[in-house]
Amino acid sequence: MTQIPQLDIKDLTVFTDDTSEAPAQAAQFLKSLAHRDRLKLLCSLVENEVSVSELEEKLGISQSAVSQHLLKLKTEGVLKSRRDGRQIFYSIADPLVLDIVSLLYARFCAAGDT
Amino acid sequence: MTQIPQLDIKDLTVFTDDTSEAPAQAAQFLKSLAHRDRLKLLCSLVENEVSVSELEEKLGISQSAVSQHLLKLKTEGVLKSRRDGRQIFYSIADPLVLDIVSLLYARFCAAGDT
DNA sequence: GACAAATATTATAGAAATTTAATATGTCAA
DNA sequence: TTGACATATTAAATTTCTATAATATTTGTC
Repeated sequence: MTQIPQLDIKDLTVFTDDTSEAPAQAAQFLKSLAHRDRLKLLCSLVENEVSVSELEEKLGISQSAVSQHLLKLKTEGVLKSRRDGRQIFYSIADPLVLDIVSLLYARFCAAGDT
Repeated sequence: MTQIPQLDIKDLTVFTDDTSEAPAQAAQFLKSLAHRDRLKLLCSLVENEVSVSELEEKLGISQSAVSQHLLKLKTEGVLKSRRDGRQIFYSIADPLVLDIVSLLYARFCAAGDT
């Protein structure tokens, strides 16, 4: 079981402090995840690395779109890539997204989808 | 300690299933959080309910902007509101956001902000 | 080297989100 | 009921995001 770190409420002042860049950084991180197809891509990568063409076929998204979504996630540090011959394999670089995807799954799939 | 539900990897096919609306719903939920000022608002509400004018002053955001951000979060079910006289107090309606904010805090505030 | 496969990049048009300003609504107090 | 306060709504301008198409780059094979 992954544990969500206990939140000391007082610490949240860091988030409302005017000078901190944390809220903007956190927002940018969330934005990189906040797209239907990017969430699908991430879920396809939970188990293991997958090549771009496989993702393309699996999700039915155009080559260009997949490539651009993957770039955005990689730029944000969420994904990493590895070349093998002509193919490029993407995988999850930041375990934090697994926690978030897990929470989203519990809310949007597990519960009301029976 | 809040627990993140254990993720059965196989279940994620729900997320990549073409017909499921879960990825779009989850993306919309994330989008409602993915804004610097909305994250600040949420953090201001972690402890207890706060009135609109207090939020306005605390975060230095215009009245209209605060109101519109709050509306978006309320529409998404993240916040709820209660009127008391002329004032309207907002509070967190969905505990899921606490988990997410907690994860974001651990990443973007606690770690590299020393 | 020429060609095909896999992926990335660029350009751009369209859609959505954000900001700001102005106006409207609801509530209280005199 | 009038005026002031608190919040919401609307509208318009701007910015950001997305989708699509076209082109470019890299790699392997012949």
